[in-house]
Amino acid sequence: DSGSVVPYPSLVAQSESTQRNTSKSGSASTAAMGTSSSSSSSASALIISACDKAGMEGIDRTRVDEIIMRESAGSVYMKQQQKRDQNVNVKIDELKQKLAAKDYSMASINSNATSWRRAGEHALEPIIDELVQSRPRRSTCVVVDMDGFYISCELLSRPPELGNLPCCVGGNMITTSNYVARRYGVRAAMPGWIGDKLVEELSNGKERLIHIPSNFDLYTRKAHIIRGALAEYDPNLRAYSLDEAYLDIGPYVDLRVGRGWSHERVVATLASTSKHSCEDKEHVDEEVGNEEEFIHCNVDISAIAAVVKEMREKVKVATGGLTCSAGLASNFMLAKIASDQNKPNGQKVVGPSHKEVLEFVHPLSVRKVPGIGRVMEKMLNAFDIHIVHDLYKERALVQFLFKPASARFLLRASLGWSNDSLDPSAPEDDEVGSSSSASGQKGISKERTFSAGKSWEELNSKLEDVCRSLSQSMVEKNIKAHTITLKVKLHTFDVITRAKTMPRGIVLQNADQMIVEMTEMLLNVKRQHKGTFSVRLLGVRCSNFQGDEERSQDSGQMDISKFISTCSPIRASHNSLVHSTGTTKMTSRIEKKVDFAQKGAQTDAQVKNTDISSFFSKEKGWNKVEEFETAQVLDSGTNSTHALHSVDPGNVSSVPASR
DNA sequence: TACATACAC
DNA sequence: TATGGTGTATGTA
Repeated sequence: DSGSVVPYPSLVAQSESTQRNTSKSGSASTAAMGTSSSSSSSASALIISACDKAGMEGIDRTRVDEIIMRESAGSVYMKQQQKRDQNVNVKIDELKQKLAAKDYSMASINSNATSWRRAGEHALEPIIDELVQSRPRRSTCVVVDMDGFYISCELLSRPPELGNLPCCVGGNMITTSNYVARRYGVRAAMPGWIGDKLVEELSNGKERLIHIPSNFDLYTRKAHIIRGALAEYDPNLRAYSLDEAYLDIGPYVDLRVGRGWSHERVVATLASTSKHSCEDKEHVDEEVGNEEEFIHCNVDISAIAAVVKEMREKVKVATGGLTCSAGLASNFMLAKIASDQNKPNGQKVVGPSHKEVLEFVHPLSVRKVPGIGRVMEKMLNAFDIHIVHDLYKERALVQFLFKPASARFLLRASLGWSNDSLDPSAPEDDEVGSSSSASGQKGISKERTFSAGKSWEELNSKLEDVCRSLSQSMVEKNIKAHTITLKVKLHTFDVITRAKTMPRGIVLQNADQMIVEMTEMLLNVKRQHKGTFSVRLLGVRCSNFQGDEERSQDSGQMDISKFISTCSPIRASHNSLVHSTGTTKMTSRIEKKVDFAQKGAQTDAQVKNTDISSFFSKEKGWNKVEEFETAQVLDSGTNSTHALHSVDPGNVSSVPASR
């Protein structure tokens, strides 16, 4: 922990400056201290969506922001956002204090306040080496992202002239806008009336935003068609959402380009091997034998790109004209980022070499990294970290400032290979007796927003509706849960949650049962909030599913298993690929698929080669690094690095093939 | 386990 | 007038 934080004069002053901003945020005065005006002026950046969405380059952001701010001014929602913003400011100040304390203490030891960073960088070297070395060597990861999916689906069946007008899906809340609307700043998650204002004012009254009601059946149908087309290239693709899919086309490319097979022949081969692979590993292993010689032909990257292009064309044809964009890279984080670069209807390739990867990611805003949102962006900015290169440059600082998981994630991001932060909720066909807990889903929930100020009876009625709806879904999916959570959003947008785990032997699925629990809980919440209990949303969530118990109880391997579980199966498969090519043992693509199919991925002991979590685990982690720094600074000893090195392998090699 | 946050689509 | 729903992960107590 940060230990005792010494309140230095300058820091106190800075804290106060933040407090002062509470009164009026938005365009409040810039932070008082010269250190690095962290908080205030970027307040709006957190409140307004600062991220440049595809199709919004070069628009008049100041006018857009101005209109949004004007329209939102004084709303309860905006007050809530400002509160959140202030909380982030406080966090930033705390981090700055922590840093100042560190610099101070290290300076007292060494007189050079920044030498600890160099020591930290040194300690990170082996970890970085390991990561860079185990990086996948081919760019066969593809992220396919439909262009303005919902709105494009809608426009498909309407007069083409509509496409030239600003359109969106959604009424009160916009879910997607077309590229014409985006040029007016109209985007997903924006309230409808603000979209209206933007179009009206920025077109000088010449245009109006057209709203089209959403039709999820349509999008779902189209999504299935899309997946069908894509699955020819990777039968094990991951559909992350209706409009996004993650593929590894390595196997396809090897056969199609490497061996010169016809598309049809490749598709047939891939399909036959993949389906069995889910259940019948041994069978697949046998087939692997046949494929032994074929591993990884050196396929030119432009040939891979051509395959992607062809694939996108097939999607377009299959859907009757929907376009998509794609990113092609050596891992899914890069592919995801790349998929956005040439939107709409474009693709981007990132080569696999370390150099190419860094040239691609380092100039990007940190916000482009999937997993870095508005809050993290703001915190990083406060420390003058704006682009990914800064993230790398300041890696020691980052390791010091953030908690292990975040630090680890950020380090990897700075090298262009972060966790993919995708947890595929495996939407596709649920196979035989999948009790759906087998799908890896962790929770299920329903929530409903309504106008605040309902009577107590009305509230309870709403709550019952939500319970029944949730119960129905759980019955359909054959889910039984142990824990139930009530979510209440007050008219102030403050959110309260209350959870209860049922006594042993009692499971939740039945609606009446849930209603009993939830109404009691709601009553308690109401009592705790005497007087002011105006509610705008009620939600119920069930988690802790029955049948998930026996799955994860390998106590000894907490660190590893945790890493693996946060590591998307997709990437797990890549790790194994890399590992196998890195050593002499050749693992075939088929086996890779097996990994891929094992959504739990618990067994993949090979992941160890890229696991850095153990370097940062409780005893051996950053604390160790800190020890090292201290030693380094004190007597410039060097053997601690050694210790850091040797910590891992023994611990890791005993990862059981659990299951 | 309980609660709050951040993040993604 | 007025800002969604579903799901996961992480941190802290």
